[in-house]
Amino acid sequence: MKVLIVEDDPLHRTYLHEAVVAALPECDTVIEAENGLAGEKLARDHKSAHIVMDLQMATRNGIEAARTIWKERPETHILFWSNYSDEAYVRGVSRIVPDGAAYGYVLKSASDERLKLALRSIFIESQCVIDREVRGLQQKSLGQTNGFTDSEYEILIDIALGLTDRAIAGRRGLSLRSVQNRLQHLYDKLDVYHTAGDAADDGRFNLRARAVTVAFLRKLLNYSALERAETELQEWLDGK
Amino acid sequence: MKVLIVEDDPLHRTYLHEAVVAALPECDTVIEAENGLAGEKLARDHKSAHIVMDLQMATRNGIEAARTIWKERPETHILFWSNYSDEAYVRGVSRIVPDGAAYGYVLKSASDERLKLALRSIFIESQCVIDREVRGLQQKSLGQTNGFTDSEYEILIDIALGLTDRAIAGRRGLSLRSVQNRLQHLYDKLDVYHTAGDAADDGRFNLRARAVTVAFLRKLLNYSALERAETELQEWLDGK
DNA sequence: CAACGAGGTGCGGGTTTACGCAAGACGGCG
DNA sequence: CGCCGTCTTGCGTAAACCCGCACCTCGTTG
Repeated sequence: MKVLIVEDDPLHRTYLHEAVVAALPECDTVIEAENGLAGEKLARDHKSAHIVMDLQMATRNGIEAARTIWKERPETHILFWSNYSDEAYVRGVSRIVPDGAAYGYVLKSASDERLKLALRSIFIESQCVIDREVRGLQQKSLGQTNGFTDSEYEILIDIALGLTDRAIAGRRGLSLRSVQNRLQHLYDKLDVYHTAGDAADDGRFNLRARAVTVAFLRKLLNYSALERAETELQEWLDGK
Repeated sequence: MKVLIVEDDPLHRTYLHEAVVAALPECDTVIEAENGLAGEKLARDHKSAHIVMDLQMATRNGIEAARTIWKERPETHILFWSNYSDEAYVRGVSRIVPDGAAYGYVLKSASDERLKLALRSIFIESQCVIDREVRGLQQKSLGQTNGFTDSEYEILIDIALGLTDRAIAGRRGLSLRSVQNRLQHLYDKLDVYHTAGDAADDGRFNLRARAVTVAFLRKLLNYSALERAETELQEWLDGK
């Protein structure tokens, strides 16, 4: 068995290397990549079916790398190993995982034991292992309760990108009014009104901008999500 | 000599510990804190004058911790050790460093050698050591060329927080028109128009929101900066 | 099948933004 | 001192945004 490690930080990389060797005696080779792009290439060249992937990397983040890798070989086992459990990441990951793929999401703060267990479960037993903390988010976000609909999330991204209502309408194939409708739902759920109205009137917020900020502070959005959305937007713009 | 290490990640913490011991034979004790709050407390209790500080930590980030520490004892030597050189960080740091304080900013990607050199220069020689990459940013941002004025940066933060023009005017003691004036300058510098007007008219951007996004993508803003700005805003709101 | 709720439109109007134009205020400089 | 550049402010306007009210269209469900 060959295991590919894709990870920015050299310290974490060697730590992972050791953990993999210790947890998987059946693993004979470990290869390493220090960014997403190199990771994609190595995955292709080595046809490696077992990957440990960091999420935030400078040149090409883990989600994008995983997406192209899974596109080529959906049966690849991938363990995401991340510092954060931002809803933006969780959502990003669950959006790209192919049907029936074996994958995992473990936080870097997890114990050695937990990491090793996850490695074995995913790579050997082809099971899915999601860190409990992440799991909570996933249910809240993908279930409807207290979470955000896909359409709400979508429009959140659109205003975060700085599109006008009209542009959004064009992009998503909706009428102007529908866009504004969705915006209202979003404002509702993000509780933008509460923070706005408390202090008389002179402390008012610009709902649209405030919504984005609140989403950021709640980790619904993060840099990586913005970056991905931005490139998608550019592609759309180019395609007229 | 006592050295205090404030760092989230256990791997990096032990790495730092070893580096400190190796670089500073005159150091007899090394103490560690795993977040900003604990760091502040230890700095106070031990009166430690030599600190290595990570910038992004979950419970209390390095900039805030450093600010309170420097407020109590401005002669403290602090080496910031960070993964990123976001302009938001650089700006945040240079904003809080007291006159004549010895401090440094080294990237985690720097070599062992560089780290050790920085440790000696700052702690023993009381010199300032700024990573060259960071240095470039600093000059660009604090000098006027191609950089952002304080007032422009200020208003950027205000719209990023989601304030209305009127609220900003109240907060900063300006007239409505002046606020909008500054906004125009900001839009100019962020080059929001260029990206806006290229594709006919239906691809238009909401300038205000777009400016925030562009600033984020350019690392002028980041989560930490937003978070700090948000708590400042709340304080201001409470103080009516 | 009928009743119902969720989501998509159209209309209309009050507010906020973006910004050109132009009149002061202030500081530096020949 | 007078000229000039930068910053502030007021006025006015066109566009964008926020949103209540009302009407549709579906897929669900009793």
